[in-house]
Amino acid sequence: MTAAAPLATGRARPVRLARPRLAVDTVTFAIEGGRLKCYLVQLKRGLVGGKWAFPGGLVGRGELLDDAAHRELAAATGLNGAYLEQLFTFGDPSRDPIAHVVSVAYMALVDTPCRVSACCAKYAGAQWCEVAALPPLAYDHAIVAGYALKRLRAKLEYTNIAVHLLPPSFTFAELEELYAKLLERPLDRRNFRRRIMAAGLLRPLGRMRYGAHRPATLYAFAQRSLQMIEML
Amino acid sequence: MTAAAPLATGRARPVRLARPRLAVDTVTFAIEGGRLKCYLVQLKRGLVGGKWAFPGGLVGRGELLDDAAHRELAAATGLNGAYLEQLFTFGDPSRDPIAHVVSVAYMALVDTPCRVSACCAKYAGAQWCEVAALPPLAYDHAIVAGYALKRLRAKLEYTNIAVHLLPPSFTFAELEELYAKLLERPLDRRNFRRRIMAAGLLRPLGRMRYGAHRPATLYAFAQRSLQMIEML
DNA sequence: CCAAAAGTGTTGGCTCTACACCCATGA
DNA sequence: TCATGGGTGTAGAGCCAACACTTTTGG
Repeated sequence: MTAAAPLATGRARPVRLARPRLAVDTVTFAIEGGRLKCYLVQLKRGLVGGKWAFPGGLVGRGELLDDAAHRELAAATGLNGAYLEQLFTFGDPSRDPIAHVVSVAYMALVDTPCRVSACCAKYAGAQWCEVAALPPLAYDHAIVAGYALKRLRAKLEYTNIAVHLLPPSFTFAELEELYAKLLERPLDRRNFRRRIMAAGLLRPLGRMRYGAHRPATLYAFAQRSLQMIEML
Repeated sequence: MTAAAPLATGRARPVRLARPRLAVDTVTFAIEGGRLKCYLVQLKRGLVGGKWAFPGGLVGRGELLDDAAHRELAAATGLNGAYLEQLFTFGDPSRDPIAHVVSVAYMALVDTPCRVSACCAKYAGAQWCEVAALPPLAYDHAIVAGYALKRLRAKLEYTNIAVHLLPPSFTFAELEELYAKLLERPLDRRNFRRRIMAAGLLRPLGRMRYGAHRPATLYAFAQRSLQMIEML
């Protein structure tokens, strides 16, 4: 979402010729059913009504950009305190068909896609959509999506960013599947485990996960804060 | 520079409570005398008058962000068509003591620091300043400078970005000195040459540079467009 | 002929990749 | 006991870092 809700200002000047407005838009990723999904909302009003887009909105007076992104994300999903990272600022005056709205794009990562509440009144609908099969998106959001995905992939390879996509405890196989899915290539199980462990990324919990077969030891990330590493 | 030139609008509303304004600021790097320098301007008006900062200004109505950055850079330096890259957007409402101005920071690279014309009437002065010894800067520009430097260093290691900091032809020693200075570590001459050549970064011109000692073969970059590589 | 910068190869250590079998459990 | 996913070690290849001497020119 990008355009202001009330597009007309008090003045008579056409919106197209007004000063650029400033918005944030947030691409939220989560793993669900072993697939990477992102959160889309359906727009209500204006030329873009009915189209799907990433949630977003204008930056408030005196508001921090990060705060605006958190606020819009919470409004659209009910999630508070998600991991957020600024991506890039998209400023083409024609990206929004109605007004000149410059958008600071953010990426959010979430480990519990199920927990999002139904969308707020601001939007006509909301859904988690597989990244590999996005519908046509409003504005320049297809480009934003590509940018976000690229950033996420890159950071997988040199940070512990996966901490934000996984629950507090997980098995090695789950971590490996996440990497393989996102990087779109198979990983050698033994080599992968060696590298991850050598990087000091994980801490084994004492516990096991029991399931249909041999139990798997559970791990947690050593730190939740951003950690730079060499691997893959 | 960030604040609008005329800070008071026609309306009575205090500027602090107005919608955020949008600006661009540009950190311009160049090598001069074997040292990395960046271009600073001295501000004229307002609370920040007399302080040094990176050139910048408000984004115009209907203007692309990249165009705004090019325009402000040209206004401050006379340079057209420099390499420009968006860095990050700084939006803390308190970054500008007067108004809420969100700034999209850019990095510019220039190979001919000498050719910049004297500063325009907008600024009280201008200078190339060694990056290692910047004066106190206005706004949050010290943070912006750090960000730009970090990006430049990182890109040296996996792209041909140095093409924009060197003249069309140069010797191997000059390239190596650039890398060593920016990365702040000594490089092994033989290993460095091997890697650069293996990456296909350079093309030997037929010519030589003659000087006080043994002549050096001149090189140019194989491409001027961005090239991703593995090295260092 | 001397000073100064340009240019050039090799080796040992280390890292990375490729690869296959046994284990533990629930059903 | 069987099906299924969990867990483990090694050897060969390729890569990278460390290292010093010869060449060419101008003065």
